[in-house]
Amino acid sequence: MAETDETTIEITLPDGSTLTHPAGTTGMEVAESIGAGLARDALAIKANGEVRDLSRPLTEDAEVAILTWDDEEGKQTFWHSSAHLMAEALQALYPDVTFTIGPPIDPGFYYDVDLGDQTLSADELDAIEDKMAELARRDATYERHEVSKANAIEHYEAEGNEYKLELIEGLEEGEISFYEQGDFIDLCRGPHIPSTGAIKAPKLLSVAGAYWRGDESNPQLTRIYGISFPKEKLLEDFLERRRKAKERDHRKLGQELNLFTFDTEQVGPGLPMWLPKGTTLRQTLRGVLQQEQVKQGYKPVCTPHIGRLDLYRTSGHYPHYEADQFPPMVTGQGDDGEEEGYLLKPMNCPHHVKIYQNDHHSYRDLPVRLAEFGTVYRQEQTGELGGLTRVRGFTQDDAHIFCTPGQVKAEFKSVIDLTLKVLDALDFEEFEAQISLRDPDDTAKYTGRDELWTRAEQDIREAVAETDLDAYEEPGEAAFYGPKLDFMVEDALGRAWQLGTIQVDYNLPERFELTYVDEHDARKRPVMIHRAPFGSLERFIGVLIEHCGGTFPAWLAPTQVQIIPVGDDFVDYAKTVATQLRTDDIRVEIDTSDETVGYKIREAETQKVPYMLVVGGDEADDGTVSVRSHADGPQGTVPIQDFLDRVGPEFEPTLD
RNA sequence: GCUGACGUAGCUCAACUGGUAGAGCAGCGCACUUGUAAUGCGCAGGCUGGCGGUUCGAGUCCGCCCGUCAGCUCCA
Repeated sequence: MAETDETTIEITLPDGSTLTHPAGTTGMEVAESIGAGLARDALAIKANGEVRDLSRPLTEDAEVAILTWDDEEGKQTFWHSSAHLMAEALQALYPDVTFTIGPPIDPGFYYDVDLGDQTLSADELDAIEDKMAELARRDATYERHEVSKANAIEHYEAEGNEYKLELIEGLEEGEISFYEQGDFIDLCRGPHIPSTGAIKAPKLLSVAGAYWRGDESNPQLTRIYGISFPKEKLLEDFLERRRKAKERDHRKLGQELNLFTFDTEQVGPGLPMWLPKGTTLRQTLRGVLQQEQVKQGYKPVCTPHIGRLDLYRTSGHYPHYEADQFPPMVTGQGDDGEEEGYLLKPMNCPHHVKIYQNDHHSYRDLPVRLAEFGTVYRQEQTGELGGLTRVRGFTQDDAHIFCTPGQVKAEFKSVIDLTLKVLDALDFEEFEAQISLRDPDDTAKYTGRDELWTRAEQDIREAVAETDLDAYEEPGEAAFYGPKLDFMVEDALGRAWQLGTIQVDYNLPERFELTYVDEHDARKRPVMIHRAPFGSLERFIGVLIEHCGGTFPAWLAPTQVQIIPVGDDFVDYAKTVATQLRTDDIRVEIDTSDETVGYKIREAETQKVPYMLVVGGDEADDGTVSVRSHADGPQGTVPIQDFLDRVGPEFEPTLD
């Protein structure tokens, strides 16, 4: 309701045009003045950067945008309101439910509720969903009530809702509001859409446990995930996209393309076994990186899979991370009564440190860069395991750089370049880079001198800026031993995984008392940088499979060329062609099966082989091949050498 | 580790309220000798994840364990 006011305000729209309205005009009235269609689609309004309810009056000049489903903030508002609608449905069906928080997410929303001793099974979701649809049809308006802190507390004390009371405790007087629609009222900052009627297509997706405030020591709540749309068609599209994303799941493709397998019963969970094709893929990736690392001055090393417990006592990994390690192989007891034995290595760094210590180092030698594709074992929590993205045995493209504090920035820059080169070569255009810094409120929990941290954090910032990397900072996310930079890529289901990582370490040099001699003949402590552009080869390949949907670049494809003789009589010619291609290091297979050409083509297409060469009588007579590409279909018949000249470069493994 | 769902042939899936496990693909054999995304016929393939219980009878119901999936928590 607009209050009548003498004064007018000026509304500036996104296209720069302006409207004049009486002060106190609501967002909805502004939308209506622009057009009936817009008013119908309007979900919220953004005024001077703040997203608000359409029902709230505008009291001063403002830059305004009417938010609809097409705006991210419009969607978020829609989903937030949907969470409230779901809560209303829950309240109707489960009168004893206690509500905690119910935010929008991207995409969708959830609500965390306390059901006491009751559990909610997945088949109850349909009933809740139906109730939501029924309530939505009533088209109740979302009404905002600003309340005092005392009133808010009174409300939830009467309800006995400790969670909301805890939330209110953290709020200031004057910023507390409730939203009410139909029979449901909730502590909420807002904003919300005008009414429930817009929520035409709600869908509840899953139910899961979640801890109050994300803390394991708190009670576990029931989290219900859902999504909703203003049109049924949009929901169908969403479900279709989800179905398609599942087609790109690396677990499915890994099986179909014969890349890797698990035997969780006999070999163990989280322990992938690489089949010949997957191993070819791994080795090719490994090869291109090794080639590049040689150019950049890395020295290869090779270390055992186990080490004495003493090594890990010195490094601090044992017994500190005991819960995450496979139990040690105990061989006896030392004179001091401590257990003696070996640990399956959870990290490569202690061994690399020992290699650094094999020699005295002058400042002239630094940086020393020791690289190893090292396989490590960690006993990850059972609930964490999944496909190749979280496993218990994996190979890191690890390297440790030992350098002076003054060299950190330059080293960081070159590792960023290398990582970007890797991501670029594999066509990862969308990734996030996160700089993890100290928690400024709790610097005591970190090891390493304060000025070193300050300098390293600045070095990372500058290295990032100078490499034109778009990174964001996360204070408090640093490891206790140093700040780091992580590269994150999403999988087919939109989950972000850390791939590449660059970490500064002040801890290990200290613990192992590493030294180098500086230009004044003084012993100094080097800084260590852990870095892995792929991160773990397993996870990287898992994400890569989903990224390319199993269609790898030709240089990486396990089988690069499939030769398809049209009949048994042409197998000899097929072998001649294969031999010629193999001299050029091309990975060739011949399909000698007793099948039709159509079948063999289908087989090769399904396996996503980049090139198929069909050979029969005509080709054998002329020394040619009939080329079919996975990407573009039949390409015509050409002499073998022409094929090599034309596509040979595609098979060249390189990061450039 | 926690919450929920799930586990049937190498793979993808069937089997009404408990009545004794079935199909397609893959495999093998035979025929066909093939020209750009599935040739035909036949054969074989199973301790229904494991252990225990209820029952005349369990793939189906109950309990425990193992594992998979989604999420939470954790992640040197």
